[in-house]
Amino acid sequence: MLVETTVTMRRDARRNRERLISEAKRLFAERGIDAPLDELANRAEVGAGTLYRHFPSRDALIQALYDDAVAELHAYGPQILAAPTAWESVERWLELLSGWLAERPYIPGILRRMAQIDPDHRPGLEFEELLDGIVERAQAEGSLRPDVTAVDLSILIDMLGSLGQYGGAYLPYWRRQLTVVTDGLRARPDATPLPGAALEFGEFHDMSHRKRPAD
Amino acid sequence: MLVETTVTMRRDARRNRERLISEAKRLFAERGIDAPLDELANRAEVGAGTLYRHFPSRDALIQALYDDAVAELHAYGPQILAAPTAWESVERWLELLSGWLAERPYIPGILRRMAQIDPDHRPGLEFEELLDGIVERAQAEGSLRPDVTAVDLSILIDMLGSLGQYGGAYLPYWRRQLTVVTDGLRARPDATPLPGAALEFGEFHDMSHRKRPAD
DNA sequence: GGTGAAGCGGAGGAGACCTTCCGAATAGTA
DNA sequence: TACTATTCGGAAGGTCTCCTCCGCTTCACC
Repeated sequence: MLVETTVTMRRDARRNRERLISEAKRLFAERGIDAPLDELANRAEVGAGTLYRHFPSRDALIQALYDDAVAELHAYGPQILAAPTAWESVERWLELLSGWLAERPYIPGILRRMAQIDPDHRPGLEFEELLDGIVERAQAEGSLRPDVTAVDLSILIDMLGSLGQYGGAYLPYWRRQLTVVTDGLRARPDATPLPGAALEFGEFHDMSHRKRPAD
Repeated sequence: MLVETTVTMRRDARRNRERLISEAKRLFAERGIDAPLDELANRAEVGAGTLYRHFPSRDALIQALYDDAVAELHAYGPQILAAPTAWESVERWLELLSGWLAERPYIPGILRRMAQIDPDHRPGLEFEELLDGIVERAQAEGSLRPDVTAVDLSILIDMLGSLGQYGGAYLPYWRRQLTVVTDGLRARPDATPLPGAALEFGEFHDMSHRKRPAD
């Protein structure tokens, strides 16, 4: 729906919409997703009215950034699957996604807000099968430690992506932490068994998105 | 100075101050360090005037939370050093600190704000020597991979601590990621060499705290 | 218990931020 | 070029948060 309306838009409207989205990414990355929208209008060199016509509320803007992110992620699927071995698929998955996250520090805020707006929405549901498949194949191959799950890997990616908070200057170094994690994921006879229970995507989703009651 | 004044305070003042600090931790953990201070006053069952007498600005409150955190951290030093081997010191260090961080999701925000207030302040300067020593001993012992530095380990702790964002329900599972990281830190003949240059604490500090110019 | 100093609460002014509205400007079409 | 529908810009009113001020209360000491 968003794309359809975009196509039929007047040229100036489309230009302003794109400018607003790209400035919103920068602004939210710098100051968090609660940054003043007036500031966004200024940076995009657009009046407040224009901003509110394109995005009637902050949440509408956040939804647009979310859709944008999901579209970017979809492009990675083929690239990850095209690796010659399942282990290399795991490596690419970790590297591409955590790098992608680290370059977009506004993403965690977006996801948290989306979860508040609609706690039942299961983001990435379409990826879960793909990821479970990679893990299964890499473990069958004997390259990935057998006690790890796709959920564990997703959380590791999230952790690695959080390094984006240090600002762009750190990005060239984030691969060091990535390498430590990757080495820790290799199947080895002397690996420490992972403690606690393995989680399904659904369990993890409920755990992280349903707010615990104020105690 | 803070401690001295606390001692000579009237009983009601001390009680309110402590209540404000403990509610601030909970509020900031839930809503971020920009949460409305009126809300804090309500939760602490205190008037706005009382809040502002104890902490004349939001930054004064943040400074108090920072001091509180540093005091807590100091208590860990002896515990970490008391381990029978240097490798176990590394394990304890990772486990204690990343667990501590994960239980205190307001800490990253506090540190970021402190860095803005005073970009030249080098937090944890007093710990750097300790940490470098542990790394050196564990590497001499042959247990810790030789290409890792104390800065790399601190960043790994930060990553693991970021899992606190998922809320208290995830905490029992965070040890799975901790285990993967720990396994990745062991010295092994077939470990992937860490890419990029090793950083000193000072370099890392400058990189992460000096805001890059708006581009 | 009395007294003075220290601390408390909450009303309310100041300012930031959100959002709407409408006359002016612009894109697309004939 | 002229016309119309669409979009733009920014002024202005409403709301939320910050923070101060001052009359009242509580504590500590005598």
